[in-house]
Amino acid sequence: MTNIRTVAARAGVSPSTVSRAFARPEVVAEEARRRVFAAAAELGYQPNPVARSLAMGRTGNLGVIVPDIANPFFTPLIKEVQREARRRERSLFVADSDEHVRQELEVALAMARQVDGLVLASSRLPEEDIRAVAALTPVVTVSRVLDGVPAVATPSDRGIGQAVEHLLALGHRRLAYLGGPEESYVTPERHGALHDAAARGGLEVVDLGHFQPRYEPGVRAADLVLAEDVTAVLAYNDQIALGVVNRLTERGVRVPEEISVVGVDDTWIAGLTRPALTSVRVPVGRAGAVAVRMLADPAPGDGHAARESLATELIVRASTGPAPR
Amino acid sequence: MTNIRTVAARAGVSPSTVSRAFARPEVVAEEARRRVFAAAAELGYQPNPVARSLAMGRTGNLGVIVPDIANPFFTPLIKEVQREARRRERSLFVADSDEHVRQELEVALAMARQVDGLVLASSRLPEEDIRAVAALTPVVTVSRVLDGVPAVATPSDRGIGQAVEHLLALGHRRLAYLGGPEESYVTPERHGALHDAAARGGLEVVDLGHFQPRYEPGVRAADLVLAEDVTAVLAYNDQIALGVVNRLTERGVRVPEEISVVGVDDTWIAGLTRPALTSVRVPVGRAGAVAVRMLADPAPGDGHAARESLATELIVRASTGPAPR
DNA sequence: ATGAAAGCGCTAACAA
DNA sequence: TTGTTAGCGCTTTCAT
Repeated sequence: MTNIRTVAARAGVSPSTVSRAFARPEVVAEEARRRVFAAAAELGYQPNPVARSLAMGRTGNLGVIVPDIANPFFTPLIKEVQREARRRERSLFVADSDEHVRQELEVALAMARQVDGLVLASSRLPEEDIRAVAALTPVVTVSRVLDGVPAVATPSDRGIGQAVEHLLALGHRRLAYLGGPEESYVTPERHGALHDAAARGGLEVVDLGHFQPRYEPGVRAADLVLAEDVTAVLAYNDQIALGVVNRLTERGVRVPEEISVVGVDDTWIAGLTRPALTSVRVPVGRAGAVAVRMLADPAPGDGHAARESLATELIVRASTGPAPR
Repeated sequence: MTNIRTVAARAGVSPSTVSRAFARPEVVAEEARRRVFAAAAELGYQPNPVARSLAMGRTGNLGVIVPDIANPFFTPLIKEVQREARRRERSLFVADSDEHVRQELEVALAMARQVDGLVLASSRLPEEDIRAVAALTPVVTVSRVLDGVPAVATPSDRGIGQAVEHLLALGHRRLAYLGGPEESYVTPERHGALHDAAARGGLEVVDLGHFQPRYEPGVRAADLVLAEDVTAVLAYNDQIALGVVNRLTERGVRVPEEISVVGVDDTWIAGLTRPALTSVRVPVGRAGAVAVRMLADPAPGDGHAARESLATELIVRASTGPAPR
């Protein structure tokens, strides 16, 4: 093993000088620095990050945990978190909890002490567990708010309100709602936002139950929708909406001529399907960037945990149209 | 800070005993163990993984680096690597190189010493860089083979051969090929496989150049395809193929009645689009699982680097049909 | 079964 | 500017 002492010996300096040469080259004399780097190069030496972390009490890493790395909703978040981490010369570790609360805790605990901060996206953990993690390392939650933990919120009321408004303007009066998984933190939030907006505007909502945020449940949901007397559907997310659209089309029901479909998340799939999907955009990429900023440049603590909020908005595409008469 | 010494003091034992209580509870006496865990619980103590790593010379982590976490091609890989890692009680860190060689090296080097092994998927790094990383930590490459480094190969010849056979049987005689990015390791491999199979079967191939593996380049490619006198298209991957299909449809060209389209990768998108995409399946999930196995249970070194190879196969869906006459 | 002591590779006062 | 020294928190011989 080639450690700092071997390099020091070879360069004819002390270990501290080697350490300094790597950490703050400007404080070591030209000549010494040259010799250190020469020796390091010959030996193929790189400082050991684990030892460095132990000595400094910080790792230089940031972490982000998402429920499902395969869900396109989270990729902009990961990408932006990564970009912001890079800008600050931090490495980013991503972990996936597989939509599984138990695993999420394990993964979070395993990661917590190996990073200087953790972004928890759409966490399903019970409050106490989040706090336990937050006790080990600085945490910022995204799309989940709880007392005492810094958070970036992405409330759906605005975007969902716009969706309701949009459908009403198109003449729709009865809407089927495909809700999200019961365990998810956002499920009641979206449900509430919809019912508030619908009540205000006079749109009747038929709740069709809970669905996992994937394509196949959407396929299943489509038939339930057809059994109801509705002209529009709002799905918990784009994947479900896509399943609905495809199944409706298969059954010969035209979208949007006969039924309008609205998704939520505005993932990149929404723009690629035919008809392209009208969807509520959740600015999760920006949320990630903001979260890293909060982690890396913590605001002067005024006693309260930091809070940011980013609004959602409706993106209209081809899957919504005038209600049939 | 609550470290091993505080816990030891509190429990009235030595640090070694605390260490043992956590690492191999069976070797410490019932009574001592009880006291240690009690003390740990009261103090909220968890062994510090960084210190443990330094002392043991191993971290308990595994890493995987993919070119683009947002590319659905890689998500089965990540999921399977994760599953295998979990089974072995290792944490998994994922990193994304953003399709950028420079970043890939940085990310790999940053990760290398914080994990006990690294899976490098579809790496674009020059050989020397991969070897440099492999010198720091055990590495297994996926879909990239080089001397002296364990690898899981996913050669495309079989699947592409089946695609050519399929198209010939459907009466196609002239095929447009949309190649992958020039920097990618697989680009020439797929190109070669296609030309070999085409030459054997008597299919004429029109090379339309290099395309980034994303949707938009596929849209652009569609118009190039229409300018050629072909009845079928093979795209480097599903995303490109999807762009082609959508653009063709927009221009009023029916798929597959007028033009057949074949993708590669068989990502989950392939099954969701209309028409569903015929595609060459690359078993990248299994490849990931195998890679972890090679990392975690290394075969008795017989001098050669380990090698596995998983075959590709054509999945026929609705985007291919008989050639128009 | 337990403890003392040395050491993993590095950083950071402190002195020189 | 550089070296000496003392840790960072844990594991692991080696004694007892």
